[in-house]
Order: sequence, then structure tokens, then C-alpha cells
Amino acid sequence: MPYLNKIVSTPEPVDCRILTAALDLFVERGFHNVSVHDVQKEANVSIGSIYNHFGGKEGIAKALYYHLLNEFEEMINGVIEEDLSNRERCNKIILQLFEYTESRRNIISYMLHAKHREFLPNEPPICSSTPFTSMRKIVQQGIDAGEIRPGNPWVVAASVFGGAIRMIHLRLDGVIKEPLTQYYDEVIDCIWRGMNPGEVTKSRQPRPVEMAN
Amino acid sequence: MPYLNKIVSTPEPVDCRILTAALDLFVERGFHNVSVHDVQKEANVSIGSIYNHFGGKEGIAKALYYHLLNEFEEMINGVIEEDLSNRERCNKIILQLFEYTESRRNIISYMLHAKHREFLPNEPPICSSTPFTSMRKIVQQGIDAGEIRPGNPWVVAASVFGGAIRMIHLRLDGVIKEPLTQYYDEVIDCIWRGMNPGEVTKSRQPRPVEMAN
DNA sequence: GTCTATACGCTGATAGAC
DNA sequence: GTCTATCAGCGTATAGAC
Repeated sequence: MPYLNKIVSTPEPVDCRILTAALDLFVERGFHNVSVHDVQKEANVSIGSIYNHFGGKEGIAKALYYHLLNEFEEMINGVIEEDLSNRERCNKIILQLFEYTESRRNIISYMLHAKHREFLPNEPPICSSTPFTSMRKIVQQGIDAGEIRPGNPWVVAASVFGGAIRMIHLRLDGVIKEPLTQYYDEVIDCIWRGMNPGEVTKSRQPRPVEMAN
Repeated sequence: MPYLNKIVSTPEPVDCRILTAALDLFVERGFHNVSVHDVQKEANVSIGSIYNHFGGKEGIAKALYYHLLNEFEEMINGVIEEDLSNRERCNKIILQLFEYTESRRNIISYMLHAKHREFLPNEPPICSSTPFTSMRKIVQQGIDAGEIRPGNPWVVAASVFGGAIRMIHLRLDGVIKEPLTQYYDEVIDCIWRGMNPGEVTKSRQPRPVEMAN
């Protein structure tokens, strides 16, 4: 995610100052608890500039969302273009997400925690955006290539990425105290253990008989 | 979750009418896009009643949150009290969550999707609330009892419940079109495959060597 | 306890000078 | 393009009758 660093760390141009200020405030207080005046104050620009550049508060959120989504997509595409197995691609994506959660927490928080449909009503949910569909596609290719045990695509994809995404949520909420990167190896191990295509399910616990309620 | 049905399906008393109306509106439009007038109109009560009962909009959200959290906790406790293995307890919790996602979607949506810290600033995040800690405790007991392969508690718990929670999110966002219950068996199978304590990790893919960025 | 009418503050947005 | 001053509307909350 090269350009993203530019946005986040060197806030010289006006657009960037506004976006970085908005990102920090949105994550800290939530979109609806931040006024345009707050952003203006934090970014050291005038209200007029904000309206000139982004047309309003929703415009900021929108620009931020698409910008970060685009960076996310580029990261995924970068991984796809590398000469790796599909399993390794999944691993690398998870590693990048873990590292970003630690180094650029607000970016991940904005993308995962924000309820974008509240201010982007016509947009599809983030789960159906390109980067996420790409992730599911990688899993599917892994199945087709015989690297991953076959199964329903949704279930397999959720099994591969669900644990890691859950860890990110717990970390962002402050429930997990240690950096995620130190859990990386074990997370990866947990994911793929049992995901080998030829493996036979052994000693699976029987489903409880009486399940009604 | 017995009392919950009372709240949701028979909105006779004033409190319940207000809470159910608020739940529906909050989930549909988001907390900040709902005014007290909207709730008042939907619930067929006056504004005065709302302020008498709950003290304001935040009061409604708070009451709703704690009420549903309590129901959630009772469900978990019910499962804990049953004579089941810890694995089966996890399974049953997931089944209940899947069924509730289908039959009482708004309840699950409110608990999982809402950013409660925006209107309950001093409360701990939901991930650290009693029901969630109980779920992690069940996993820990499973490890101690030799039912589940040992490992870091966070990682193991996220592996057990992460995939299912991810499926719920995808379903709530409308990305998954079919009822979750039909995926239940495969989800459970995916979770426990490879989680057997004595199992040796076979043919794990090597971690990519060059991981820097 | 329930209701209506009203007040007040905040926030998003604009107008117009520079 | 940038800024300041100002407006208009909405939404929370209250006052007071019933």
C-alpha cells in the first residue's frame, strides 16, 4: 500500500490534511459524533475549503472510503501477482492485515468497524467489494488447484479468513492486548491444519441429538 | 431466550412497543439516523412517554443493549448447564446464533453490527462482555479437558467461533443469500477438523520466505 | 403516566469578501 | 481557492395541561 503512506504520514497538501484529520476523528468518535467544524479545526483549514474539496461531510467519508478500499485492492492484487501458492497468498494477506492493524490502526478500523451504509446508502456492503471478492476467489482457486480441501465456498472462505478477522476485531476493541503479529504463526497453523485436501475427518464429535429450541 | 420473544413478538406494554420500534429503526437506519420523533411515531406513543420511561434516545439504546445482552447470556448459560462436552457446547451456541440470525435478524444485527461505544462511551466493548467471555471460557475448558488441541486461548477461540461469526456478518449484509442453518453441518465440520488434540500437523505449507514489505 | 406545544442548541451548508 | 460570518433546519429535551 504505497500511496497510503503518503496520505497518512505526510499531510502537507490540503486534501490530505482534511482526510487524515477526518480519519482520526471518525475512528475515535464515530462519523455522526464529528462535525464539519471539528474536522476543520483539526485539519487547520477553513470550512470553505472542505466544501470546495469534498462537498461536505459525507463527501469526506466517501473519498476516504474509496481511497482506502482502493489501497486495499492494490495490496490484494499485489499478492495475487506474486508467484505464490493460493495458500501462501492467503497467508500473506493475513500478515499484511495484521501488520496494518498494528502500524496503521485507524485505517483498518475505519474499513472494518465503520457502518458505511449509514452514510453511503446506495453502496454495496464492504463484504461484497472487490478486495473481499478477490480473497474469496483466491480460496476458490486454491480449491480448484487441489491445495485446499473442497467445500462450500462461503464456508471455506469464512474458515480461512474468519479467525484472522475475528482477531483483528478483538485487537481493535482492545480486548487483545498484544500485537497481532506475534500470533501470526499460530493463526496460520490453525487455519490450515485440517484443510489439506486428502485428509480424512477423524473422530469428529457427533452432533448433539436433541437440538430443538 | 424465552423472555426475548415476549419483547419482540407481543408489543403490548408501552415499554415493549418503544423497544421493538427502536430496535427495528436502529437496525434499519442506524442509531444516529433515527430521531426520537421517529421512534415515537413508529411505537404509537408520545414523546413524553419515551422520556418518562427511558430518559431519551440513548436511554432506549442502553436498555435495548443490556436487555439483549442479558438474553444472550442466559442462552449461553443454558448451554453451559446442559450435560454436553465442551465441543458440543460450542456447536450448540453456533446453532442458536445461526437460528436467531434467521428468525430474529434484528436482534443479532443490533448486537453484532452496532457500534455501541458511540452512545455508551463508558461501557466495555461487547467482545469483553460476559457472554463472549463465557464462550472463550468454554473453549478453554475444552482445551483443559483434552477435547480441543491446546494453543493460545485467543487464537483457538477465534478459530472456533471466527468462521461462524464471519458467516453471520456476511448473512446480515445480504452477501450470503441462503439461510445460515443449511451451512451449519459443514461449518461445524470445518471447525473441528484438525482441532483434535492428538493430531499431528501434516504437510503444512511452508511460510513464504520473503515476507518483508 | 400520557400527551402537545414549544424552546434552544447544534450542525450542515451557503454567501460573498479577499 | 481560501476564508469568515451567517442562516436555516433538525432533533433533543422540557414545560405544563390533562
